[in-house]
Amino acid sequence: MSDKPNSTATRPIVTRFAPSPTGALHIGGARTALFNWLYARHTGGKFLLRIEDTDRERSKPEHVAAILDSLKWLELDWDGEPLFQFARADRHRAVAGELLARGHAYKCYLTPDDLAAMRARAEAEKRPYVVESPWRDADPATAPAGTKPSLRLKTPRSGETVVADQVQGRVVIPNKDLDDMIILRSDGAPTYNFAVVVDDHDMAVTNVIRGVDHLTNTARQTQVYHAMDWPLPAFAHIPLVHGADGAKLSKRHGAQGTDEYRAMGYLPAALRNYLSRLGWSHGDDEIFSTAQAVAWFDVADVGKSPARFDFVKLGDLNGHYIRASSDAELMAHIRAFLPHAEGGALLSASFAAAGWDKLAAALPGLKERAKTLPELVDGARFIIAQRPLALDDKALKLIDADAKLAIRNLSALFDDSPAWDAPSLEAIVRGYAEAHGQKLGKVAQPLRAALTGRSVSPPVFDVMVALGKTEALARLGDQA
RNA sequence: GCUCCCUUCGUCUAUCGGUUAGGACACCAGAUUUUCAAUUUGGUAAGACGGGUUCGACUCCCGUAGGGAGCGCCA
Repeated sequence: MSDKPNSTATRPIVTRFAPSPTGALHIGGARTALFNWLYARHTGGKFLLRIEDTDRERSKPEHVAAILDSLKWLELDWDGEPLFQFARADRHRAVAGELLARGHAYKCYLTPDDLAAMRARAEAEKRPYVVESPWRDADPATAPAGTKPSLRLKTPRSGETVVADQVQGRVVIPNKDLDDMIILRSDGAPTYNFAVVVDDHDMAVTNVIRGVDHLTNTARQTQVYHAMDWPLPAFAHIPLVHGADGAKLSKRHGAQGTDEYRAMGYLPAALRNYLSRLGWSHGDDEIFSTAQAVAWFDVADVGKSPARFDFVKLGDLNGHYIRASSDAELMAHIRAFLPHAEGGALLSASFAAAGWDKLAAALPGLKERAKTLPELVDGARFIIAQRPLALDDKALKLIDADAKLAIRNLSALFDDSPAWDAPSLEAIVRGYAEAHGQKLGKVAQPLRAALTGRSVSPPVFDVMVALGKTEALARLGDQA
């Protein structure tokens, strides 16, 4: 039995991402999509999308929309239109019929109840549950009337099935552990493992890159390829992403859905960079552009061991991307992010009322101090704060009698200043502090408290400029 | 239980038989500083364990331990 990826090497590369629309795009799925996308773009091939919606109970149109939306947000563009698996059921049935006609499949009259009993027995006897259907070699004439058969693939009972995997290496599965998989249910619906093969073949997929959880499926799917005498695509089973404790990523680890990462204020470029470094690396490179990732990426460089998701590192990376963004880009990110944030509508309205230009003016100081968009927005709260400002405890303590005097005196100097820019304002305060034999911090901190209501903020002079002369002097007046 | 896979600093990783085992995040200390950050300098920290093979193993082989995935008329 051949395990060679039959001639696929000479064909143009075609990868695909095939999510089932039963929920949001899982962050692990996003990484799988990213790897497929990177590999396709790296090789100049195509990246296709297939929606595996054959589970009619759980598949929902809104999930399809959410997944596509997340993919777009991540800027993973796919080629052509997404293919919907359920719509291809007739084609799947046709191939199943061909298999039956060629003797590679047979009608199995085992009922779900029969199978449940067989499984129970296997478990009781601590044997692996492998179905050995009596209908594999039975005379079709003896078929029971009235029961609808399922269709099973007739696969070798002995020998082994080999998966030549670009990540996992040569994985050998004994055929005795693989039973005759059902390709068509008794109601005529094709099963996943079968539909996938037909679709991948019809879509001319050359490289299947998916999570290791599909490794055993691949052995079964390989048997379908062999039965149909179709060329095998190259397989790459990438390790799964785990939570901080090493267990499968789940709710309690923070977030599973890509949409949640967006709501937490991560930038798509940062998330892409982070995700690409989970299981894959290019020497010591940590921060790199998507173009560089495309130039460097190769499935052969993906490791086999699972990686733990580290929010702290993602945050650090996100901070880098926030700082590296131009003010205009960042502004666009913030405005796109706000609708996805908690209380975002209210914040949007507040910033609009205060004037978006004030936020834009404060951005240079703000972006140095934020790891995520919500942190940045929080740092910008002083802009939308209403007079008189409610000072927090630390800010309150900064405004003592001496501070009030300084604020009064400085306000007069500020008012007289011909220019309202950071260097001029700083010069005034420095001059004042020097004249009174005080450290700059001693004078600047009360100003910060009066201006922002907090003891921590971007540089005070930048704050004053962002606020504008009228608002700044009014806030100072409130505390004097 | 059965099959398959994994195991380098706390975390992500480099190394592809010969290195003082490198980088990044985190952490600690210093510098800088109007706060907090950012920046910058330095530091702590790793080959799961036990056997082989070899002149020489993190690297190759075997075993043990730990971890993961899969075992549906789900996808």
